[in-house]
Amino acid sequence: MARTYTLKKRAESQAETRRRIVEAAIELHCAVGPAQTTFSMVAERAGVQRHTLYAHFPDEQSLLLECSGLYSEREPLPDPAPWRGIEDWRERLRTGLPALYGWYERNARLAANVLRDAEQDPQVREIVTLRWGPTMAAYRDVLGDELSTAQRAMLHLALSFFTWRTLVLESGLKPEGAVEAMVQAVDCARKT
Amino acid sequence: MARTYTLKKRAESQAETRRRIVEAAIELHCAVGPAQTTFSMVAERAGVQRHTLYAHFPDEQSLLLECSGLYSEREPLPDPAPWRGIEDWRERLRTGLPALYGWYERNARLAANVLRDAEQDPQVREIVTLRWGPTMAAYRDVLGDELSTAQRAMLHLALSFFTWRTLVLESGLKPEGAVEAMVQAVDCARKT
DNA sequence: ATATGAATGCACATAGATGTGCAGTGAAAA
DNA sequence: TTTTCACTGCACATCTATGTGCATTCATAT
Repeated sequence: MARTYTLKKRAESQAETRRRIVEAAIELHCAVGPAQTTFSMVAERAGVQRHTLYAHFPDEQSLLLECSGLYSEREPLPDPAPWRGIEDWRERLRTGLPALYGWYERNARLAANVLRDAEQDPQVREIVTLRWGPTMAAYRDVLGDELSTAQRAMLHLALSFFTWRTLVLESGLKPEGAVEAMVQAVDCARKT
Repeated sequence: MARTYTLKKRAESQAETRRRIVEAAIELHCAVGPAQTTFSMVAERAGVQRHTLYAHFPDEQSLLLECSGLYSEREPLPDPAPWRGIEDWRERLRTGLPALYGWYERNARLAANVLRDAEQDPQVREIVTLRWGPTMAAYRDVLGDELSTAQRAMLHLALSFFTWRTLVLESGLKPEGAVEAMVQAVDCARKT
């Protein structure tokens, strides 16, 4: 009676189902944001029974975690490590900011939804802290180590998604214009 | 049979009930934001039957409208009119920005909730457009008329709630520090 | 004294989401 | 060939919010 049974081909199709679920969830996160995304919606969009969803992801957090994992693998935040080699901090900023603003532009919808929902949903906030926190801290570290306190505050502002959105989407600056504006702003920031 | 009946004292108590409802709604908007605020919650907090609520406000929009009306009467955005008399635009900015940032500080919770919800709820967005739009436009007008395009973009950024929040709550600048930083940023902004 | 109507208290039907139960189905593993 | 199990399809109970119905209460207007 007790017979061994190890998944081989079936493991693949199982992984495929799991991937379809995660993809569907990511699409919904882009469309309406994680907070508005229900298990029912994900199941329907993935073409899967709700049962199947619960089987793969016992709770929302595990699904969120896997979505954010796949997404940051596919569309990673710019790596600040190579910027360390740049001597002049202005030059460093003129390299780093366009990279970050480019990411914001490519991922504007998702970023807006996720940051919005993080404000009231602890689960989403946890994901943001986990996935974006360290990289953002690294940006501040690499780009701000020679700066004064006032300049660091301005750098923090320059790195914010909302700043990019305000300058580019609302004021209509080109990405390069936004970068140059914020480099100047950091440069000009003096002691209070 | 057909007898006239005009409300006198009863009109007052009716207005009082209506006011209690609006106050309850405003409290909830501060606590969790308009999007999360349900009619059921408002009725419970106001100590009123849901029926009564529907009697006063047939739909969410009418309640939102009255809440925002009362609130902006009680805690109005700073009036930009007197700033027009100030010759030097730097001086003007050093007068206007602290006033706006003070308002942001006093109303941080509500502003955060409302701006967040406006991003996905058209009803809330409409209220924001109605109540804040004109005043924000006036700010840009009064404070930005002598500025270059790049400087106007930086001014727009300076006027944003998110900018205040980033500089003061996240970077820990004092309000005056945030003002000075953004005045300098506008001052330094050059042509792109 | 009597009629009015703002507000109550309880009820109902609807709708969407949730979590779980259970008997299939069918392809893959033994 | 037979067993295993991922997934299906339908079901159920629960919960919360919504919008509405209706009889009742009671201070107020007539």
